[in-house]
Amino acid sequence: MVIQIPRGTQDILPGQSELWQYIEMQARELCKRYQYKEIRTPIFEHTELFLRGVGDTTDIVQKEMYSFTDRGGRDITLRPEGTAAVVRSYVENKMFGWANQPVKLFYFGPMFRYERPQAGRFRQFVQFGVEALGSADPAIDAEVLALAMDFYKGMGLKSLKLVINSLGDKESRTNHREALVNHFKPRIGEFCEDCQSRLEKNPLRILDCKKDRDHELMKTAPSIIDYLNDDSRKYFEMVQKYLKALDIEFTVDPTLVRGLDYYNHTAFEIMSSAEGFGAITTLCGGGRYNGLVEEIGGPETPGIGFALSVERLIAALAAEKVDLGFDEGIDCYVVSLGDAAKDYSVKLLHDLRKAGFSAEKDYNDRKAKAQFKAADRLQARFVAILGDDELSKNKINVKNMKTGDQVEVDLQNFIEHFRKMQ
RNA sequence: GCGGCUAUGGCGAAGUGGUUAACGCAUCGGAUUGUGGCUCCGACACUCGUGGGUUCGAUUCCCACUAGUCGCCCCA
Repeated sequence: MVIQIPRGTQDILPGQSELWQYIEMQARELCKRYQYKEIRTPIFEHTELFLRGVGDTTDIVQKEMYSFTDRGGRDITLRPEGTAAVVRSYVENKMFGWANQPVKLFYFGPMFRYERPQAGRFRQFVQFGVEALGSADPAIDAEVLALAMDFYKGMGLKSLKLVINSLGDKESRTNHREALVNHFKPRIGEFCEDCQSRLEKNPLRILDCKKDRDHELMKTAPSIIDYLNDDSRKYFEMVQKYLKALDIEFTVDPTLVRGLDYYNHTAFEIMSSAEGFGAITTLCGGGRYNGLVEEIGGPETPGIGFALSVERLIAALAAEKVDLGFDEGIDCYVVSLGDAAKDYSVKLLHDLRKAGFSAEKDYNDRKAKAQFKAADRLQARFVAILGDDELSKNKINVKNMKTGDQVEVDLQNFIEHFRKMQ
């Protein structure tokens, strides 16, 4: 059997790569306006970084890491997400000492998770994410959210849903956690296995369970909102106030819990409600992670960010049938007829390209008819026809493919003539 | 990590336990010695994901593997 592409990965071929380029360009343009600067970190890191950064009870770390030992005996992992590495770099490069805080960064690149592929889920996928480190101002939370929503709207998506929640600060979380354990513990036997193991490890996650979502204790479970202390509540209110000021629609969902351990205060998800989007709903996820920088060995530094998947964006664009129209034709197709003309066409083609035109010719000795067909397929605006006839007269024919008009011009000044015809 | 479905030419897609594996699109050639989008004619799978088994004989039945796809968990 021929060698196949590794499971859960994909080739992006001409026809699709234009869309990817466009998306990346839009992301870069947007970040420029919001003043987020690109950071490029390695695709692999020491496994330890993700154990500490992402959290060793998370699914990502427990069953989804692409890890291996390198020749030097180091434990290496292909990055499953971007935040941990950005924070590592922030600490390692002492960005906390930079003059302008917060440091606002973005990244665009592949992430890896060892998962069973399905709709909107791959083993290698591309994330665009931003991180703002060094500010605990709720206005930054709003800015990050605004950037994400701006991005999607700029791509033409309409069926978007922004859901936010607050996980509170450490004190709020501890109190809430205690309340959750007390709430579920007496009747935890009625819940699924996963939930039973979550009770001790991460009771917050029980609220995320889809199997037990109809259990009466779910509906009566203590909400984090009720356990927010004054600071946390005030912070959350400010974030909402800013969002409203920016005309960004959102709903508060007290059950929204993000999968990574490092989140606190603001947590959010942007989902697509488009028809035919399948089981995937989440386009973008993010939140605040005050404390993560310390966890990685830096000074106490607040941070917030999001990550979104380009694959899912593309799926959403398809689900909403957004047509970005990338079919660009070429300026000129050079048709040559006869051996002498064929030789000359090589130089002619080069002259066109040097003059800045996109141009193509036939390389398979095809007949005139076939060459015109090729020109048509490439959506050539003009076809330059050079036969031995023309060559002997020092002329060349130029046909406008849209109107069908054809004119004969001097071969010597062809480029000049061609330029005037545009 | 678990479950369902699927796997035939470049693409889409029929089909049968047994001598030549439909068809459509695309491609190439011709009708039109040098002019596209229409029409007509012709060409184009020693082979049916890989490996093994059942059988006189398998692309067709069974098993494993690989991959895709959908779903669960979880997530982007």
